[in-house]
Amino acid sequence: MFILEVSMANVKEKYEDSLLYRIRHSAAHIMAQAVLEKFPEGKVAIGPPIEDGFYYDFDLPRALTPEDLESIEKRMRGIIQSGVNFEKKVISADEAKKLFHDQPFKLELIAGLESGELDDDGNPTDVKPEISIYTQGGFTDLCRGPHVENSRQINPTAIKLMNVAGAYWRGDEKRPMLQRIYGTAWSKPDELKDYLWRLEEAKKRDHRKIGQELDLFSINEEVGAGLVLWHPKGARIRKLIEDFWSQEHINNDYDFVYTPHIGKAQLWETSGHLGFYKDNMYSPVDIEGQQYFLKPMNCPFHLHIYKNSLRSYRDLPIRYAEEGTVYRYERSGVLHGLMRVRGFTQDDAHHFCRPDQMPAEIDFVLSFSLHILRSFGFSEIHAYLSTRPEKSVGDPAMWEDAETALQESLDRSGLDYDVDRGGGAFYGPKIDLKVKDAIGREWQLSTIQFDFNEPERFDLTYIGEDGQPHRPYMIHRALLGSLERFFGVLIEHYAGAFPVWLAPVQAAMIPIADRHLDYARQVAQELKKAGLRVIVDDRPERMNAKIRDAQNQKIPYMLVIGDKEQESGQVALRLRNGENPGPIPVADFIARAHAEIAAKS
RNA sequence: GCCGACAUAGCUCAAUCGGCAGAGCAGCCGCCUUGUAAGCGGCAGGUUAUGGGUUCGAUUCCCAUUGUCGGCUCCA
Repeated sequence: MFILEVSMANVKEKYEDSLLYRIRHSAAHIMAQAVLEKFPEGKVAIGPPIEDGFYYDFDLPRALTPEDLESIEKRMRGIIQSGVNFEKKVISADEAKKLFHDQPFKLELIAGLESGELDDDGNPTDVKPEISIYTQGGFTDLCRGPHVENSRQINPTAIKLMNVAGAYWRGDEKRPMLQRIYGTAWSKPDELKDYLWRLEEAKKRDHRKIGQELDLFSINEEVGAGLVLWHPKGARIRKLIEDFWSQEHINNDYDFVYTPHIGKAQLWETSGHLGFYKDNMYSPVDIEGQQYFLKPMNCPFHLHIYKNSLRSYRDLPIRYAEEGTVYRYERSGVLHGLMRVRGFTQDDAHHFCRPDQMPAEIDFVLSFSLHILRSFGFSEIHAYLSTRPEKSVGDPAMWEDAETALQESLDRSGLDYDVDRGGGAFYGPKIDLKVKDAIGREWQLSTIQFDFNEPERFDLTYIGEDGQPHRPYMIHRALLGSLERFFGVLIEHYAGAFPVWLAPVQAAMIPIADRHLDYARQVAQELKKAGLRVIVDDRPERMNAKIRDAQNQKIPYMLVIGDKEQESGQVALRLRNGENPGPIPVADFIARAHAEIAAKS
């Protein structure tokens, strides 16, 4: 009943208008007060509410320790329980400057407010905002609000400081590094408990942990940071993904191409990568006095394949697909398991089409993309349309065409989408697709991008009905994004319990005693013939141990075999969710497995 | 790259104040022949990430490097 009430109350209310938002904002101020009591010489920056909590940035004389966080949190409880009021006051810029004369970050914010260009988060704004301060206890902060009226509205047992992290002032890496304390705050202790539980759940699904436990992949210091080793079980899943992917592309009139991992400097000059992407590219290798670069993208090669023949308008659309492995320089601090690596394989494709084919081509690639994502169990998909930025290349009329086509296609698709005006790349507008995983986190996978730049640079043409050369439209797309990252997302989505069609081992034969081994092997042969991936657990272990191990390996089907099964030609089926359907004939099991594989469930 | 934390057996983790580096699991050997989440016993396993330094003596203290983690910036 309680839950119903809250969800109904929150349906229409925006987060910014909610009590919880004010609680978190006020908790941030109370934290700042506690920190300044501890470090009177500390400088305060900004402290907004965020999803699930709040943070506040400080410039302090020394690095904070976990013990500091404990004492700050304790002091916060004290302040909250003392019941201080939050009082707002509107003041002039001069008064503000005087008040915050020893707080350089605040002075900078005041200057921004005064000039009317920036709001108190430092974001550009059109309205010249008023300058307001909030005071609680002995602490006064420059702040737009809103806050709770009294600290007693904050439940002292529903807040927790989480961690300290470095953060640049105003997010600018050229500016000072501050210490950011992250905290979380809720209306009730149960909600805090629930939040901490969700964090635990996310931790359990961490693809780095599961990757180790299920022996799927590793990243080795001696091999190099950000370079992935796919172990047999991970590789098997990748192969299954790739096989499905290939078949779907064949069914949808793609041509496969293969291209090299390096190309001459001139290629990357022509494509423009050495101009606008050099920071992400590795140093060149010298081959007989010529410079070659490791490829950060596949497109230039595909463009050359297109250019290798004269193309007729009758040939279009042309769709070239490649699982192309690219290498990009990523700064050491950003590497993260499979999600952010230095070498990865894109499920890449480039479409070349005539202007009149373009809307249909977008429709196709969008629905194809959805089909692929849904096949992997992602049903909640959100789209983002990014349009022409201020600095762009290409004829504005083409941009207009392309953006209209993208938007109309989105409308037809029935997808929810947001428009990011001016958020496109300089070379073309795009649609990105994000999927929601099993615990509600969003991951960007697909991207569908127009490119007005490269066809121009490589002078791509096709001969039209009029016998004249024309410039084709080019669309660059990746559906899964990168196989590495997609695999990471899959692992977290399924928490390692992959659907049967993707499970590296689909069935474990579990003979109870040695005398059942022959029958187990015989059934295993039968299952292999039926196309199933099966192992026989022939270790001299107890059945219970074998079940436990199969369960921990998240093998979908456990087939227990004892005297009864052997005599009746059956297998005793147990599922990884703990369900125990019991003995069934081998043929029935095969039929059941085939059905689940076909359904991709 | 930047801020902070961390790096001990294949894995997960101990080791007090600077004084002989330890456990569980996994592995190997043996016994048990088992009915739905770990049977029992034994053996083996280490240049304490790497390289320097301080010290009679360093897993422990200091410096550098590599890598990992949490963020920032960036991003498939």
